[in-house]
Amino acid sequence: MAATIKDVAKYAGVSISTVSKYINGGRVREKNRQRIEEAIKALDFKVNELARGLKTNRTMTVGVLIPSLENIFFTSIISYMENILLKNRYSTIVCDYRNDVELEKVKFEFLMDKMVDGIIMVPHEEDIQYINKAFEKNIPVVLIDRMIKGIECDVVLTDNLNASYNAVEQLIMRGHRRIGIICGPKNVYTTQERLKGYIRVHEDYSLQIDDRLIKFGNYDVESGYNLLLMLLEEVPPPSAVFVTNYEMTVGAVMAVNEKNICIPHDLSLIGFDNIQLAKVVKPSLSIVTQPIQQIGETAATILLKRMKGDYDKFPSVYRLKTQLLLGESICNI
Amino acid sequence: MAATIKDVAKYAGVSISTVSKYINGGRVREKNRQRIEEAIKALDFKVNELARGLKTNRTMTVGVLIPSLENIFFTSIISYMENILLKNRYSTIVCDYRNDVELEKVKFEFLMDKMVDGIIMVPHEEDIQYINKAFEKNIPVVLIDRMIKGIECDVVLTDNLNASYNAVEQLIMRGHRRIGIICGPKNVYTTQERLKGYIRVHEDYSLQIDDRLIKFGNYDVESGYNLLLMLLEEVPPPSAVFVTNYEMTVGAVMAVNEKNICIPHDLSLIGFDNIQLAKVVKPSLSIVTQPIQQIGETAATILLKRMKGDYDKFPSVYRLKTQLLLGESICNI
DNA sequence: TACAAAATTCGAAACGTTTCATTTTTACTA
DNA sequence: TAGTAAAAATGAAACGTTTCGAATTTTGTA
Repeated sequence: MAATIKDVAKYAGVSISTVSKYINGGRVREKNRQRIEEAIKALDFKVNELARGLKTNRTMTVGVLIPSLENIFFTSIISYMENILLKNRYSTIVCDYRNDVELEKVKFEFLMDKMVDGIIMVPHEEDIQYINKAFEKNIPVVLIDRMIKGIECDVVLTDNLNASYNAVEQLIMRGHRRIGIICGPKNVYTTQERLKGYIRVHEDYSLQIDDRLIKFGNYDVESGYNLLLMLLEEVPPPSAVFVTNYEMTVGAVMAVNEKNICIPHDLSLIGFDNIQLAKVVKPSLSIVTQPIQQIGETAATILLKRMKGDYDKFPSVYRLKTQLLLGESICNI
Repeated sequence: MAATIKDVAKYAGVSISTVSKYINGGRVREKNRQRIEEAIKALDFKVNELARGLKTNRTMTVGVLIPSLENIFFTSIISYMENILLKNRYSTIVCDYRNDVELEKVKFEFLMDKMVDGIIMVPHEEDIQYINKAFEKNIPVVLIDRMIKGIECDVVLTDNLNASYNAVEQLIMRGHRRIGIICGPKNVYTTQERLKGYIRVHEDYSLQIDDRLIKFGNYDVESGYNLLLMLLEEVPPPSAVFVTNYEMTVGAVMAVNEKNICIPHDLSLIGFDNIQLAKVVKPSLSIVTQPIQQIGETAATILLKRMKGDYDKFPSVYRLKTQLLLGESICNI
């Protein structure tokens, strides 16, 4: 049905190998180039990637593994990654593991079985030795968003610690002394880093930390809602709260609204990630934004480099800077 | 490096074709079955899908095309689809077209070039004749969420019209007469259907429709926010509002909270799609929920059937029922 | 013009499967 | 027990590429 390289060769009156060479960017006599190009056009020839892959041992496919497809932060990143990969003739197989550590391993192995040429993943489990299986087979892996200690691997993440530091510092500089923080799950890397920033800035300013103002949730709307209410019940309540991801920020805002708390008069609030939300909330929300596009593009680019066999500066860590967008949701005391 | 069927054959002491037959579920003498199984285990043999695909002309890959990876409704569906497909040894290539009609076509053709065995897509453009190219090549396509008239194609969607009808009817039965509706973009199928339901129920109850209470947005948070504010400024304002997707519901709730409007006393509200959100909002939100899991699983199942060559009852339309979850956000007048 | 060197082209083998026609083995019947 | 039909196993060809050494053509130089 579809034209093959053989058809093109016949049509152009050259050998198969010459056509192959042309397709792969090799040098070909001018006269032949024209005839081959003409033949390709006339026959609407497309390389059969399967046959090619069989010979070259490459599938031109990248595996992507994230905790949940329902987390907009990750899916946005994927969107940007895909952009870059597509331009380089790679397609992506996206999997999520529903925050399930077992499934994480299963899906990783599924991707390996699919013979992807590279993998980009957001790891959850601390012990992901199976990554080394990929390296053994010469399949590069790039980690996103979270770092795993003891693993030699390229990583792209944001400077969570300083993101948190700067946000809380902003509150401190405005006179706040009792600052609540709504964190993610204790065992997740980003949680730990964001909490470290909170702690470090307190230390740097010689402020006492009240453990009751540190709450751990699940990075979902419900957590944000519940934990903000809990914070308000502490005595004395915090004068400011820092929420450390998008979904929890939505929840927190809902809680604030419900309780009829006046922002920023009664409570200063700094949220996370979603600019659109920040603009819509009144008064406009101050937020920490992560460079989503840059994360996606950087990860894709480094993976492409590794897949080309370029292991220069391996492993490299890209710690991208966040931005603190100041809105009207924080006030001076 | 990796073991091939040849290695397995040698190890088991049978011919390649016997192994192949076994792998593909053919009958094999008991004695050989054992030896082959043993060999496969010992050598950790995995079928090379590329080689197989080259022979069988199948890639065991399904293409998925959605408007945006940042819309949680679509990504959730994908998550469930993938589940079913994975169990059937299919993997998925997910693409979005960023709500761009041009890109929609480009990505569709990209998927075709990748030689996917089937495509599941949420169409935007009205004129998608290029779908027929897929059918010509015997590649089944299943549409999701939106129907395109004039196209013979399996479709899985929700009964948008009656979803809307029932939601608004609920308001009417409670005495509301001025009911606002926040719709999506005018040219999108779901918008049209949901609006039809709104109109039909008004007709059935012989109620006048005030066009000023019908607002069109972009299915994003900002639209929901802005349009709700606009509705409140109509004179007289509506006593109830129906918001027709998740993101706009978030925006609407933000607006309501900002304006310090008391729900349901000052305004009754029915939202869309996200149960988690509905529970968090106080008073609890009434919402229309779509059967996300069922949509995903149905689409995957019908596609699997078509890919097997079973064109029974083609084209079939699955119009799934929504559910109206009543919360405390609506009151009687 | 002739020759060597450089640049291209060519043919054939290989990648790991499936498939089909053929051969071998097994099971059954007379 | 021999003969036959059915079942299973086999070997070889094919899928559409890439790749490599050999063959051919072109280019440059004396």
